[in-house]
Amino acid sequence: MKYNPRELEGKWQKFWEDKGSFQCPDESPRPKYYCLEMFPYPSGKIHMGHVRNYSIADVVAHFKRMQGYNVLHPIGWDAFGLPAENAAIQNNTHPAKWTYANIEHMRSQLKRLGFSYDWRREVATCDPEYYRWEQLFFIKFFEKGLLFRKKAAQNWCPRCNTVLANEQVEEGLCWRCESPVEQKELTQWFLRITDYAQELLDDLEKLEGGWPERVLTMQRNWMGKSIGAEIRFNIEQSDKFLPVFTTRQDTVFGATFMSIAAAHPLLEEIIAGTGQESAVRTFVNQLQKTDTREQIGEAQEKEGVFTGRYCTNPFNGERMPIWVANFVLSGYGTGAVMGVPAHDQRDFEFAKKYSLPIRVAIQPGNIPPLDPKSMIEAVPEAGVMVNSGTFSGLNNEEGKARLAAYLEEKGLGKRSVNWRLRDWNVSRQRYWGTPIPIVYCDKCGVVPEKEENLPIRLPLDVVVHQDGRSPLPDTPKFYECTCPRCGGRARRETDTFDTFVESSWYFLRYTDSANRSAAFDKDKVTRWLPVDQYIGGVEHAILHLLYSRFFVKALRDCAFLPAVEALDEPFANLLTQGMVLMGGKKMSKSKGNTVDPSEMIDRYGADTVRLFCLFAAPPERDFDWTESGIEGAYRFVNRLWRLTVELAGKIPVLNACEASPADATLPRARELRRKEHAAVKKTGEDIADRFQFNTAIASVMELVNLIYLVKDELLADEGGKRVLGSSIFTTLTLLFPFTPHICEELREILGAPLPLTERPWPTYNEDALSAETLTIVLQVNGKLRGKIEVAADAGEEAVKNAALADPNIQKHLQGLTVKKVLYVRDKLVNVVAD
RNA sequence: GGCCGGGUGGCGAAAUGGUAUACGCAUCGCACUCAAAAUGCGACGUUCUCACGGACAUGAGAGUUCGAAUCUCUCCCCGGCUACCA
Repeated sequence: MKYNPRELEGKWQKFWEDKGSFQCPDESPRPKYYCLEMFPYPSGKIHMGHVRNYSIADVVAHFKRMQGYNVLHPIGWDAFGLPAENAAIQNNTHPAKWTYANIEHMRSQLKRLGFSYDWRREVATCDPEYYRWEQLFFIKFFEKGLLFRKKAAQNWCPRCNTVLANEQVEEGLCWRCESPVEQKELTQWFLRITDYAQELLDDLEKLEGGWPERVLTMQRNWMGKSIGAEIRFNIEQSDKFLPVFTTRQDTVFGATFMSIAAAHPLLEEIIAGTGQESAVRTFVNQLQKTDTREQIGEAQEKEGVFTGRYCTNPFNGERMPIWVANFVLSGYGTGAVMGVPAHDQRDFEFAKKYSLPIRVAIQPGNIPPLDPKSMIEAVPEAGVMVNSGTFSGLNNEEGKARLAAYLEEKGLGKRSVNWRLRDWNVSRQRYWGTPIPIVYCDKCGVVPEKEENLPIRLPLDVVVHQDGRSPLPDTPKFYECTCPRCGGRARRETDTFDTFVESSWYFLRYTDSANRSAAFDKDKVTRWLPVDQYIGGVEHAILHLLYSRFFVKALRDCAFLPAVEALDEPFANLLTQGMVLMGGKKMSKSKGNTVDPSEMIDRYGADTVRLFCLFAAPPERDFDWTESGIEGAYRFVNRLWRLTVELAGKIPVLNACEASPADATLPRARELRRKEHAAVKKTGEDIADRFQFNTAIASVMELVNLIYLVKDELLADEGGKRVLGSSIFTTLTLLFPFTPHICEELREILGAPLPLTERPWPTYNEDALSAETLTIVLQVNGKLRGKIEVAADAGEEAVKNAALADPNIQKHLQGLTVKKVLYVRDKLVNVVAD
């Protein structure tokens, strides 16, 4: 009987599908477990990264099912997005056609891999039955003030005629046509994620332990909370002032100039009438041209130009020249920075370059007194405040608090918290996305659609422009509409949503994906959430995971979700899997170092492909795809096949771990039984506690190796046969989550009627793990000097005496005095001597 | 510059204070074969020794400990993410 993966895998895939083996009921007496992987973008083909991601998740799903959980394991398609439009342009087709064809193909690929999904729950985000609920959320968000319109600078590709998301700008160039990206002011829709900044930050604590530490750190850094103060600097000959955010208000007495961003709103007013107008404008224009490209690599040379105007330091009344500087970001803080050259490196470089004064305001205790004339770099360290009026002599940390209080008392400013996190721009000038359900009426202004008009369908009978422009603004049939409020003629918003919006709630829809009257049933969501295990690439560590966290909080506050603790955070545990590399580099079409999963399945079968992905490395780490590696996995699968087929009919049909101590009379049988139970323990712990699938598989390999070694001897003994039968069945059961098809087939060949899908994870026997003799390691002064076999029940004294009597130990103790004999139970004896 | 991950045989990797190198790959030997492939069995860190046995090995160096790949400190190298954040 030859191993024929193609035939047998198809057979079992059909069997599971017909039986509905992986359909998961909403109601069950069993405890729930929600196992989720990041759903794929239907780009055309499944790649190895997907295979790895989903193989990991499938092991978890199977394992939890075998442990008695009611496991929700769904899949779907993140189906809107720009690549569909690009492909449509290139291949002269329609994004919808392209997308649905890809989904079709990729679905069949996933089915060939035999993943245990509940396919009834499949969702595609480009389906109006999906995005209509998103439109409903947005109407509620709008009413709640969580969604608002604002003019903002955007990444704009002049050649493609569209806004680009930050992640579509590569080194300052458009990812598609490589034109330099410009900044363009556009009126856009924003979600007020900043309202949730503090909660998003605080709730990261709830994820401690369940999420990788580095992802938590990345999110914290991304949100970038800074605590400090806002100080007002009055502008000379003006009733205006420049607010400045700083975390170092303790250095304010060292401020000698003011620098503002080129895009600062008060710039024109500041330069008016100074005679510096043209110099400043020339500088600003230059900056806008070089701007985007210079953001890479080493920090740019500090440059600036004097505006001709001054402001006043409210603490010491000194005049500070106002400069426009290239290192001041308009999007962070207030777009103005007080220049403290003595204590900030950027300000120091700037001051040196333009000969601006340097004044020391903090003197660290452990270095000689600072002298501006001899300083070669800024000194940001803590210390005692100097030259600081009544604050002089204070420790700077205390000074920070005193100054902040003083600011508020005198009305010169306030305590302030600043975030790096921006509100989320969800508008895209693209076609292939969810229409924004907003209408512009000359009479009523900005009006949200009526709920009963949803979904606002994306028209499919349009042609995407060759230059990538959305056809929606040229489609009267779409944008011409009646005002939901007054019934007059109105115009529909033609922008669509960022596709990250769809992926921010798909995991909620899975719990009730067939619901035609609501996005999801509250009870169902409450029952299934949070996701118990989420698995995906670390590239989504910030955006997708942050947006999803925000989304459940926003939905809660709009009463779409109940306000229960279980729903505070959508993903209780997160596993970020590493990449599949080839030749040490990320697989990519342009490098030509890709491996097509379908080809590998044709050649080796799905079980082998899955096994290799799981065996090659622990899941968090990157691994290299190698031909010899997958050959090795294939060899093991074949070895298992031959072994089981050879033993079928010669051994009794037993359940996993069924052989008893009475069966294991031969020493070899006892050894095998011990290995069998040890493998159950190790495999279960490796899967459940550590996601160490590589070592879990290794322990099953050890079991198989031992069965090979002892089978001939055990076949001659009735008890031995039972131990073999038990061990083989344990092997198949343990491997089932990894290589389900071959395990089911071999189970059937052995003659066991109940499918593995209906069998529990085996339970090992603590007694079966212990041997009657133990190997004790002998050391002298911590160095290995021998080993002895002792009875498992030997007492401490007996073991120590045996150790001291060992000839090699005696030899090494010659001329030494024994000081101490250490005994580590069942492990070693260390004789300390000198 | 900042943050994170990593450095162990020829290679992927095990071992998280107690036998370093499990498991797999590659290589070599033996068996089977007319032969090869496949398969099975065995060897496999370096080095000294005929052997028994010893010395040295987890990026480098120090420390803690009876005992360190593992804990602490100093440093080097590789990879990733992020970056003028006031």
